[in-house]
Amino acid sequence: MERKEISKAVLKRLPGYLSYLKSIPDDTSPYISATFLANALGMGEVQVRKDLALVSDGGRPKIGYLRESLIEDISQFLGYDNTTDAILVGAGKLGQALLGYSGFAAYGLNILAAFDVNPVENQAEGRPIYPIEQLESYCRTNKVLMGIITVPGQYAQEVCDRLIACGIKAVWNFAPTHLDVPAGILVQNENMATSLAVLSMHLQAQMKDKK
Amino acid sequence: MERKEISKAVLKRLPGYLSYLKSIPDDTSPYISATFLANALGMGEVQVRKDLALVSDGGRPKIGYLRESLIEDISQFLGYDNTTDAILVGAGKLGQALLGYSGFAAYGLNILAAFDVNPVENQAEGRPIYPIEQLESYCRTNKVLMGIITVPGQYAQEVCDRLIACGIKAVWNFAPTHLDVPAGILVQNENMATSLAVLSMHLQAQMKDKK
DNA sequence: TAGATTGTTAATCGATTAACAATC
DNA sequence: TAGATTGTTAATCGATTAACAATC
Repeated sequence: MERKEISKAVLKRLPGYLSYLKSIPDDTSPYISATFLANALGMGEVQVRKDLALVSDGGRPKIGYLRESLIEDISQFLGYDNTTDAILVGAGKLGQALLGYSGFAAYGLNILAAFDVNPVENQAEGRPIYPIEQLESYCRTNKVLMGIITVPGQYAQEVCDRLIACGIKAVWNFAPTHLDVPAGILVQNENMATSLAVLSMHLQAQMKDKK
Repeated sequence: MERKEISKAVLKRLPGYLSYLKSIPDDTSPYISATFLANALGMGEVQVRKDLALVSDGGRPKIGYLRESLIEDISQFLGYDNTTDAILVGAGKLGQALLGYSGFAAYGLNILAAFDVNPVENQAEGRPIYPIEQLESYCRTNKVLMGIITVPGQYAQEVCDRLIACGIKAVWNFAPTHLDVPAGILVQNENMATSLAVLSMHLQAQMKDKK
């Protein structure tokens, strides 16, 4: 399947399909239709069909997609097959939680090491926690392209600048701070504040309805 | 300022403005223009202006907004003024990280307690961790409206069902699982997989450019 | 063949951007 | 007054949805 241009909106839906497909028990039919997927996930069936068409050409009228192939196609499209090495800066609670999360491997993410001003007692979760001073040399030596920022907000920009200076091209930012970066560098904000805004807006609307 | 209808897209940008506004040192001008904000955050100035107009009417031509008032207006709009009580289910690493994060108070979120199958040794971060059996009675007694799910994927749906059964209206889901809920209940997925997809796509594109 | 499903082309919808008038 | 900035109205853009032809 040759690679088509894909919008961010579609890209963000793909992991959902993948996760659902993987959760289906093996003893059911090896085929699955876009219609079925759409109903299971509460989405529009045209949207699902169109999304799938972008990443796979295994769909057969009347039958649907072979589940295994579809999983493979989406995984490959998302780059889950070839792992990405990353380093993490800030080994506080959140940082350690991410370090310890074994599920990232399934997404092709491999956190090599963490860095912190306190190079903490032991190696957390089997991954080394180095003093922050070693950040630059480590990144350069290992040609790391992705950095995960889990430091308190006020240090995030500084850490980000250092990461970029040593060759990092993509930043996963858990600090509740806007990061300024040069063109060509991607910042993906894991924005708790954004989620909370959506949630509390919903609750506010609920309250009002009640009155 | 009377409340206008607001789209989700706008809603998601508001916390970014707020956070930036709060980060500005006090010794600078008490006024700030949409143009300035836009440049600082790397956004279109028309977009920022339009967003601000939805939540505040304090903008004055040539001068801009009084920063303090703008902060107040956005905070109020987002409901950060009146706190929302929530409970958390799943006191693993991630759950404890969230429990321990003091920053939520600024967003009007108050995590009352956590529940887990292992009602862990001590109270983590000053909040009690109760056995999961007490979930229902606690939620009903305290009229909790928001639940945070940080259990492993395979238990997420069951936990979600239980939460809804005891009156919860908004679910913040950190499990990498799609949750089926009845109409009227909001699920906000804190979707690491989604973020990772965007990140690795960026890196893949980078690699290709290099070749 | 008939029917379910795919994939594509056209129409609709919503959000962003551009243009401009109003105002201090 | 002139210029910066706001807020609004119109135009553009992109994504979703609907309609339909193709296919097994």
